Amino acid sequence: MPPLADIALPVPLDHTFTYIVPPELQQSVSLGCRVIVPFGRKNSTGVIVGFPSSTNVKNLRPIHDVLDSKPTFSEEMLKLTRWISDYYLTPWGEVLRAATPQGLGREGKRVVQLAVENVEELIASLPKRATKQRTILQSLQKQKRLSLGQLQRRSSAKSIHVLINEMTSKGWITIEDDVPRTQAKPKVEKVVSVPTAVQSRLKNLGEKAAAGEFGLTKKQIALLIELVEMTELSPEPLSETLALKKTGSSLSILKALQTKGLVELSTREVIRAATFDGIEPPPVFTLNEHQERALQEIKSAVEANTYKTFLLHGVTGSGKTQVYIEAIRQVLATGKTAIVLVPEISLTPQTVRRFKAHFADDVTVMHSQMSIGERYDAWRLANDGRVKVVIGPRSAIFAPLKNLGLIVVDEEQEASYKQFDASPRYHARDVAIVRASQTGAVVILGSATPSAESYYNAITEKYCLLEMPERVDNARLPTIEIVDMTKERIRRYDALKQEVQQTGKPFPKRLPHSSISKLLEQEVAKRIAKKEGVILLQNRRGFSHVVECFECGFVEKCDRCEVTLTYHTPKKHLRCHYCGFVKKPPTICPKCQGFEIRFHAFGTQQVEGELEALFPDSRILRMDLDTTSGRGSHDRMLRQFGAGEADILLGTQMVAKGLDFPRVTLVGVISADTQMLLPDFRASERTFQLLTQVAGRAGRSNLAGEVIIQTMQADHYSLKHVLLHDFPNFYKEELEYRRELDYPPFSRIALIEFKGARENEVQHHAKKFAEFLLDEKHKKYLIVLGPADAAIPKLRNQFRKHVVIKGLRREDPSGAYLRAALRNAKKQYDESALRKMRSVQMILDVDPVGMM
DNA sequence: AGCACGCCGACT
DNA sequence: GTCGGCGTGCTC
Repeated sequence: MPPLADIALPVPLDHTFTYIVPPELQQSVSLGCRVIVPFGRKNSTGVIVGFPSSTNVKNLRPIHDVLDSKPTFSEEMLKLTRWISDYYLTPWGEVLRAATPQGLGREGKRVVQLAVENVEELIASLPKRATKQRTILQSLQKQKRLSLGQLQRRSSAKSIHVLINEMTSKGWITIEDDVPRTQAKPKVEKVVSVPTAVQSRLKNLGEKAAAGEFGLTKKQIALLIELVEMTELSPEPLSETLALKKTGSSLSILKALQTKGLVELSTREVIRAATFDGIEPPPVFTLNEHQERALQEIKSAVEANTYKTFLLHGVTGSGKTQVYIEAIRQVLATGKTAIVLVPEISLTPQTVRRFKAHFADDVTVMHSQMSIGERYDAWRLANDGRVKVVIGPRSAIFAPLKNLGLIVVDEEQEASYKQFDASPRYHARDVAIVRASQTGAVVILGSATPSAESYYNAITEKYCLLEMPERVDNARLPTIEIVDMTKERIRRYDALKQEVQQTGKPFPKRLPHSSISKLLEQEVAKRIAKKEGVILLQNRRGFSHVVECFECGFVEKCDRCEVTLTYHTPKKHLRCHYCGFVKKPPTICPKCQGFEIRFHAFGTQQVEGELEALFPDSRILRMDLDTTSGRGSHDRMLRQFGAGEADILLGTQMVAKGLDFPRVTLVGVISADTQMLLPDFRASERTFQLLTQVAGRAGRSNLAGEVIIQTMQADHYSLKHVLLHDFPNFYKEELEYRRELDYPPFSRIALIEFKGARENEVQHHAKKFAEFLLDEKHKKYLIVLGPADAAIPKLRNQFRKHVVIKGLRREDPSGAYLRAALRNAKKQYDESALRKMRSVQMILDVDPVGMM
């Protein structure tokens, strides 16, 4: 049997593919190398993941080519990606694709070329009706080589392949597989250097004598002298273009010096890393007692060379970053490397500058907004060991660092660590822990408001809990006030009534909507007068399908899931999107017997409008996805606000994260409810986290801070604990609720979504899948919910149904049964007639974060 | 997924 | 005959 290789390919199939290694490639193939293989009708790029000794597969095909001289994936990364593949039930090839920096090779394109000499004649001989064929030939006449995609666009044909194939069989055109070789390459720059011998000779002889000895013209000697001066100034090789620009000399003069052997021209690789201006030397900083203690614990774990996870729980402003930096310093000192994960939203130039200030060229950024070349460089620097610290969002967990000693996951509770919109649907925090445990590294999960899961792991001593309860600047915690908007409405109503009585104006039919309470209005006015900053949080993700009592703010919840019920328009009823529970919407509020039951939808722009009306002379800066889309605009707006060029910063969640402006003394939350009423079991936790974070923005200086939170749910437990800055008790209550309803961390959850254009089909698929899940022999450990409508039951003309499976931790601690059941159900589903019907799409999400 | 193949029906 | 649409099957 010829030598074989198992290749993982980026296709949604649950297995790898076996190929023959042809003799000429046997020297080149090794584990983790990317290869080009024929796959179906075209070529594809895959990764070698094994060398089987035998196979049952018939009709083996040979590997076409090997792309790497040394493997793209180390065995360590293969192991990690394999784990991700198993855990999240994602094909290995898709995981590897996600872990490959862009530009390291893509799928093959099929390129079409003309194969006949006399095209004109051929076109003329075509039947009149063969319009498509004619346009294809004409396009190819103009441009010799066209990819299938390009041809498709040009010919405006929907299905081009049949045509193309037919034309190929007639011998008119040829099709060629073309795997683009235009991969990212190292960028090089020409550099100039003056040999030291020449330098010293020049010094000894003096200018004129040297010119004589070397036989140089005036211009040539002038350039040479300048080059020597510049060389002495900096140890770096001189860039050719820069040197010529500075000296005002020309290339021909330089070449003349080169031919005389007085300068050496060579090339040097340049790194296309984004430059960060304004890097200041790190401030001298002494750690306080809590920081020092945390650091010592981490240091000894790093020295022990074994896996360990810390949960660093530090209140806002307690100096977590300082601890990260010192821990990294320690790791680098022992010759190891580190990854710093930060939420997408916090990966600002400021953040990077902070690390750059300490670690200079040892640190690089990996960011999806970087160009292909930049990303490739960052990846290669890490792979070659030329950088030791990689900082980046979710995907930076795949940084190819060797000898990893530490992974920091900052703001570990952040939802953006979970990829939810594309496969693989992995959670970078959890992958970080697995990577660390596989390689014996230390993990620091840092947060002011840890996730319930991590906190639970810490109090049950799976993680080591490190507490930093004090702010480094000794600033006081802000005072927090809650404004009950239901009372506010009554107050407004009374005021209106009085006004009507006094002025005799007609009473308005509906109460005018106002999202800013009297108290908030007054406090904002005070700050504007004193020229202090105000941050207002208006959570954009308002969820409008909630039915609410206008008077007391009551919202119906599912009896079984304790999740907000959502209003379903066509049937005019309330539904739970976890379990499918259905209920009629109340006509009279069960809590206060009020009559006015309303949909509530908070307009975003509306708040800005109201603010403008209330404070016509103030300068308002709105910061949301719309206003920060441009590169750098986020940074610019923050600088503006920091410099006092605006009075009010109004924004979505992004104003809650990591901003630090001493001039801010008031933080207002327009409505805490938008977050609280999301139909998700994590809604309370999110509310608590968001409010705690945003509260931390107030009073980070000697000025006292104040926080005003407006809500219709003033007695909700998450608010109660925010008010008292009471983290442990919030979690006590939250965990109690999770335990009762078997939510994580007391269970594991997987969400299976079905979507398609015909509702009955979608429902049928979901139902069958749910049955397959329960068919499993481990079903006594598992709970299957649904199918139920998704929270948004119809999106872009597609009906959406959810099936939820829960595996109880006490019965199934490793989640093995849950995954076995999922795997089994998926297999049955794939093998059934259902999968062949492609009108329904199935998406499987293990450990989902949002269940919308 | 991405692609091909086959069959049907519309249009000319 | 030409072409698009849709269902179905396969990829080492």
